[in-house]
Amino acid sequence: MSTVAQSVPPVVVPAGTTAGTALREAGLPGKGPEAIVVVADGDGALRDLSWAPMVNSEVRPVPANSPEGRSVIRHSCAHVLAQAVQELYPEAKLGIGPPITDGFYYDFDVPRPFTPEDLQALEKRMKQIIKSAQRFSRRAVDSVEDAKQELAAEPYKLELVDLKSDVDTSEVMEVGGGELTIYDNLDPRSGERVWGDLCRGPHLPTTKHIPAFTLMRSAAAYWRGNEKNPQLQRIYGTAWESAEALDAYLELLAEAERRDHRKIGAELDLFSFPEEIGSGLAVFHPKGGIIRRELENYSRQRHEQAGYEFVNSPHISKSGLFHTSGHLPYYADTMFPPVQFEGEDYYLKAMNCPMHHLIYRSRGRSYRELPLRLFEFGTVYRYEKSGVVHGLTRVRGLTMDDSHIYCTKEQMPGELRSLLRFVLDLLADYGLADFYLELSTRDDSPKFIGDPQQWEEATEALRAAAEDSGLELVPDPGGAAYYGPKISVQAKDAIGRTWQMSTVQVDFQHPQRFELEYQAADGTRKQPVVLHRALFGSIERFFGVLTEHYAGAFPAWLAPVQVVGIPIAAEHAAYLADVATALRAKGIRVEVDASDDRMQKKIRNHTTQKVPFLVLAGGKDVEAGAVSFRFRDGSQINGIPVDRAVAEIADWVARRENDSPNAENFKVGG
RNA sequence: GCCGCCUUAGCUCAGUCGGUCAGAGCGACGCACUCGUAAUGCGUAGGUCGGGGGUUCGACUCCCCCAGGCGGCUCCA
Repeated sequence: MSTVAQSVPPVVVPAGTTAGTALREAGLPGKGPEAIVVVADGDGALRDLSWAPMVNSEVRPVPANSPEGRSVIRHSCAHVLAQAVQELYPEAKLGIGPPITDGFYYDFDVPRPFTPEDLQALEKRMKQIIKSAQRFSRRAVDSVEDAKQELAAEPYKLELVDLKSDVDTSEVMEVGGGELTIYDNLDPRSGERVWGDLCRGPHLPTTKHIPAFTLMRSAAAYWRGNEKNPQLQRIYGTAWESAEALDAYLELLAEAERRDHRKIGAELDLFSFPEEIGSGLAVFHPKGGIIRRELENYSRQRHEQAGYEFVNSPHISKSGLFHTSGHLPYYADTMFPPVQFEGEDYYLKAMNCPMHHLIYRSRGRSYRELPLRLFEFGTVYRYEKSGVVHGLTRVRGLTMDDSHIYCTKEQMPGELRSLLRFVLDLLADYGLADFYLELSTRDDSPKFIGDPQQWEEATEALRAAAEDSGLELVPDPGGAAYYGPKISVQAKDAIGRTWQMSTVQVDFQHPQRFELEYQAADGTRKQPVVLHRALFGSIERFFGVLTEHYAGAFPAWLAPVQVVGIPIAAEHAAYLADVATALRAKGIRVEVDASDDRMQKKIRNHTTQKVPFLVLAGGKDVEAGAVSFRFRDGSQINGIPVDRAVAEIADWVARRENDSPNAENFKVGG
């Protein structure tokens, strides 16, 4: 990623002068990555450089290499794409074309979907348009009627004009801001109008101000995001303030592809999705099984220390349970269809909470037992639509590290605070330590049930806990579960991508629905609050995220094979076998490679398998009672006495060191 | 679920216009080699070309259906 520009000092645009002129006079750059592409007026609204205020106005110049600047570049680039599409495919009707994170798209109604060859041709045409330096020229349309007349050939734009009053979001760039405007693309020499689009802007001064772009892919997308609407063909692209910034972005994508857990999972023999079992249903191979077991074991240990009690529940139950919980009416379409026997519908469980509530309810509870923390690695099945299943991150069978905490209303704020702390600490132990939080609340959608007062109370308790953590808190209105608000923990991985990890939810609904109670100190019966909490979310997903975070080079404590002994010649294998025995006695997963391969080949094999410690021994080592280390990064430490090597490896693993060991950080020399 | 694309050996991939094109590298196996920090050499075996139907004298190749995958859309308790 390229650097974001320093903020540029404000500039005063004299009345009747264009912003562009004022900037030029102030000596601000008009080209290059720091070129000023638009300005923000006193209200923060972005304006074209051709904007000329009625009165002297102080504006904030927006450079190309700022988030706002990039959005403008991308938005303008989307226009160029649309122009190219309509030139090459005149029958194409325009949808919308906004900038998005890291790029832009434009939707088109075309008789035939775009092919990769089409994209190439479009890119070529776009380059010509950009080179020709067409001017983006803003023009206000006097009335809705005029707009409709002008846009008569564009049915989707007409729809937007009609929707103008109630569509005014950043996603719909076409309309908004109280007036309708059209941006015309003008030929720089003749001034002739070459193309135009309904758009509220702002835009770059000319197409030539698009320094670097590329088209990425095409795909179908529903008009206005509704699956009942027709599908349009969407073309995705990206555009940046410089060729370097574009290259850096493409390199990031390439790195993400190299880290793809689906690819690494096959290469390292961790898991697979046998077609015979069905889509979205994973099997973990022995090596993946080890990683999974280590992940789970450490979590179990920490939960035990934190006062959780372990429970187990079945994978299937009668339908009544999910009616009681309220899940069935809401999520029937993502539950597997029921199996019928003995006159009953049985459903595969899609969530663990109802089972845990029954455990709570199995006998009377006293306030002295609260908070009661039930924990289970509970496997659930969800009928994800065929088009959404994706590696380990979106599956149909998954194991949640699910817990439900039953506490009094008074205990809730404190419990939420310690819960969040616990979650963040534990994630950090797995090597994810860069977080922000998201607070998902209700909006006025009818899907949210329950007393608004209770929602308010729960939301505030969550907010307080979140603020207490000191982390950034991002609001997510309307993102709550139907039964209560939640905090989700977003973790940044090694290459800066964010993943939703843990969630903590407050639930006043289930205690009512399941008639949960406890006997209070004053002898009355009261209703507990339920906190739902998953840390990994799903173990499969967490596994996938960790695989990508570490690019398959798992920390030694998680690595399926922690040490491989490599003899310099076959005669040294027995010596290494003894070293391996000593390591194994310390609980280390170790193998000796006694195959016929050459030593160099063995190093290559086990390095590509991401084994953290390669322990070599040849004549010199045997003589000295020593071994030599080679690490994943190619660094080495030679001649370490065997007992010392064994102790240091065991210690490294026991410490759960998340860094990859190398000659620098593996201090055996002392 | 919707749209587009894809599926050839365990893996990664060639395969022209429907007719000696069932092919390579890696891996596996065998033999030789015994080597000081990322690929030793030689040889052998492996495929109903995802499955099913159709068109054709003839289908890996064209058409239809299904399954699985990829990229999006929608969805994600």
